[in-house]
Amino acid sequence: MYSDFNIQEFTQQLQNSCAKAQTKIFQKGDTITSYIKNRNQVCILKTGSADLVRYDVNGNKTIVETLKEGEVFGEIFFPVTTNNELFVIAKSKCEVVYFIYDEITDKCTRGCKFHEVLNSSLLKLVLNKTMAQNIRIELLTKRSIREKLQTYFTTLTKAGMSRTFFIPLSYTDLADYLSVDRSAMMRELKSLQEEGFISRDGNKVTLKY
Amino acid sequence: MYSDFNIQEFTQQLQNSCAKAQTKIFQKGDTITSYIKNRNQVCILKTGSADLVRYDVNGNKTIVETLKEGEVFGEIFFPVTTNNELFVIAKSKCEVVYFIYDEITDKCTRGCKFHEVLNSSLLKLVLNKTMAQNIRIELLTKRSIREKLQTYFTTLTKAGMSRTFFIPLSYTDLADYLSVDRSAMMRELKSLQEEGFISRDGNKVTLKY
DNA sequence: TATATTTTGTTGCATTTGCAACAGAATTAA
DNA sequence: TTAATTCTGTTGCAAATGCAACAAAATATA
Repeated sequence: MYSDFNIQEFTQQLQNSCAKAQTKIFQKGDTITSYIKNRNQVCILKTGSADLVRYDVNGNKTIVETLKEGEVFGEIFFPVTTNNELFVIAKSKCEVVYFIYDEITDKCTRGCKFHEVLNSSLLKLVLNKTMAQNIRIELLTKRSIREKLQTYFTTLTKAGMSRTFFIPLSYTDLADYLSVDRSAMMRELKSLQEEGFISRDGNKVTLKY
Repeated sequence: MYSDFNIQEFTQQLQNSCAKAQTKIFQKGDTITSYIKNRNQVCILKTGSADLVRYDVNGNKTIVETLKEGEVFGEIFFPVTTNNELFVIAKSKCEVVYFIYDEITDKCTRGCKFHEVLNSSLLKLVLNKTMAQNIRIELLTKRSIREKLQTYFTTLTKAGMSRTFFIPLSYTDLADYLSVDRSAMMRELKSLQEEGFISRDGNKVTLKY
C-alpha cells in the first residue's frame, strides 16, 4: 500500500536531523536489541532480516514477529512486561537505525520541519506494521494446524504472485511462528501432500488447490 | 502510555478541519461499518464499545478486535481480502468519527497546520493499537486453553489493578476471542475453579494464584 | 576434512480440544 | 407478561494435537 515510501531516504533524513539517530551493523546471530521496560526505542531495519523472539518463564520460545527490510521494532510498539524476555536476533547481516522516541518529541522545538516528516513517515511504517500484525492475528485465530498452514501459504503465494514459493523460515521456526507443535505440523504437511493440496521440496512449496 | 492524549479534543479538531470528518451515532447491535477493499476509511470510536468481527467462508465467527472508546479501526489498518467478511458491530450506543484517509492526504495543500496535528495524533492512536494487537498476539500464541485464559485474566487484573474483575464479554464471545471451542473453554474454567486458581460468579472473576 | 550441532522426518501414545447435542437460566422482544 | 431467543453449563465421543523419543540428513564449526 505504501510502496511509494522510500525507507532509504527516510533513514538518511533521520541520521542528518535533530533526531540524532544512530546506525549500527549486526552480523547473523547477533542480538540486535533486548526490550527494556520504560524505554521507548524505535528501531528501523534498513537492510537484512531478523526475528523478534520471546522466551517465557518456562523457557518456551515463540517467534513473535519476523522482520524484513523497512520494518520497525522496539519498545514503543510493544507492551514490555516482566514475565517475558524479548530479543531481536539478526537472521542475516543487518543495518539498523535507532533512536529514542521521547528524546525527539520532547527536546525539539516546535515547528521544526523535520518533525512533520518524521510523524508522517513513522505513521506509514506503523500502519504497515499494523497490517502485518493483522495478518498474523488472522493466522493465529485459525482453529487447526491445517488451516494455519493453508493461510500462511496463501499469504506467501499472494506476496510472491506465484503458487510456488520458498518458506523464509526453517520448519522448526515455522512451527514456533504458527504456535503449534513441530511434529504435529510435519504430520499435517505430510497429509497435505498425500491429499494433493501441496507439493514440496525442502523449503520450496507449491500450492495446487 | 499516551494518557495525555485527549480523544475528545482531537475528534473536535477533525470535524472543524479540512479533513471534513463526519460523525454518526449508532445503537447497540448496529453495523457501524463493513470493510471494503481499496477503500481507506479511518474510524475513531469517540464513545461506546464495539467488536470487529470476521466471518470466514465456512461461517465461523471470530472476534478479531474488541474496541473501546478512543480506539481506531477501518480499512487503513487492515488488509482486506476477498476470503472474509469483516464488520464492526456496536456493543453499546456508539459515537463514531470517520473520514477517508486518502482524501485528506491528497487534497490538502502542503503546510496546512492541521496535518501536523493529524499525523502526530494518528500516530499515537495507531501506536496504541499496535500495543493492543501485540497483547492479543501474545494471547493467541499460548498453546493451551488454560494458558490463554490465565493470560487473558492476568491482563484484566493488571488493567483494573485488582485480582477481581468483570469479563467485558459473554463467555460465548470470550471463546471466539480466544479462538477456542466454547464447551472446551467452559470445561477448562471448571477445572481452574476446582483446582483453586480462580473463583467466579457470572462474569465476575477472582484470580487467586 | 572431521566433528559437533541443528534440522527434518517419523512414530506410538496420552492428553487436549472440538463437535454435537441438550436442558435450564437469563435476557430480550412482542 | 408471555414467548422467543440467546447464553450457560454439561456430557460422551471422535479427532486433533502435543509430547517424547529417535534416526537420518543437513548444516555449522573446529
